[in-house]
Amino acid sequence: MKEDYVIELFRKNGYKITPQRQEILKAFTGNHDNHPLSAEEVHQKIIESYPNIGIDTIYRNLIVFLNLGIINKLNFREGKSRYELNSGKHHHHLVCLKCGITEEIDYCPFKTLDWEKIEEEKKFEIKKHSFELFGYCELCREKKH
Amino acid sequence: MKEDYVIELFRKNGYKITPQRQEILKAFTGNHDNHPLSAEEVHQKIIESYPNIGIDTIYRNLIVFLNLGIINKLNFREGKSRYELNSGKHHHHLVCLKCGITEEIDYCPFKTLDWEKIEEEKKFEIKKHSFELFGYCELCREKKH
DNA sequence: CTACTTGCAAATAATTTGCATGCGA
DNA sequence: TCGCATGCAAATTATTTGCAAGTAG
Repeated sequence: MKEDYVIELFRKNGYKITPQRQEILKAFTGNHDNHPLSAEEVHQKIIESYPNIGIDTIYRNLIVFLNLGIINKLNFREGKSRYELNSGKHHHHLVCLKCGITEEIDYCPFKTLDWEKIEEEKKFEIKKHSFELFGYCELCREKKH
Repeated sequence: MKEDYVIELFRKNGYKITPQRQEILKAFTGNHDNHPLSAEEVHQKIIESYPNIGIDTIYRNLIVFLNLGIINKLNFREGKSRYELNSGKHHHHLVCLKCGITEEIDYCPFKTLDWEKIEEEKKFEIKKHSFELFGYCELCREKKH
């Protein structure tokens, strides 16, 4: 998801290219390991270079970014949401129960075959799924007890 | 998970058997389809027969119940958590994106084989996982658009 | 010019905490 | 009796909304 492409997306959908939106985009594209960010973290990142942006602008634009498919919304049951750039390739996460660090895994356990079977049996139209693995990362494992 | 067994669990772990705890337990065991309940819903259920219980008592005891493994905590990204009686048999949920209704499915896509591979590759000790399918239930499907 | 955006402040909603009182073992 | 539990009230945290002023196109 390149920046130019996103700018184009904004244009096509009638959204204005405001400096705030560009900053938010940069917060994600500049986040090289694509570690999922909370709204608060996005805000903190931007404040360094653009001090006047409000947290509410972050929230409002995260919704816009979501609707355009620029980012994904994730929930690691911390009482808040996290967001990551939509890389296009489907993946899930490992989440450390102690330090909260997350790591992408390419592995996805859900197959179209299962999908169809469940849809038919349960009369339920499946649109998306989420799969998270919780445990202890290498570092926390040692000090777990 | 029978009530007597839970009472015994409380005893063994040094928790007192208060009427509030018994009410909370009943809220779950009496919830026959095991539809996951929010803290607020548990509170509402109990208030009918035990009007003086505080929502904070619910919250504090949900944590106790969780620690004892009596209930599971679920998150369907509604901005709040839900809880269900721990039936002992592992399962996941279908969640309707429109009306929010949930349905249990026995299906679990995650196999020990995958587990071990990921643990080794990522040096991550997996303790639990969650898997949710989001989509539209039969009723909402028709009026979706 | 003007509809879309923003910042501010205040509102909401879920959950947590401090504290004095209460009650189960 | 004694320490865990509870109810109340207030605090916290995440998120949302109303509104007047600002700005991109």
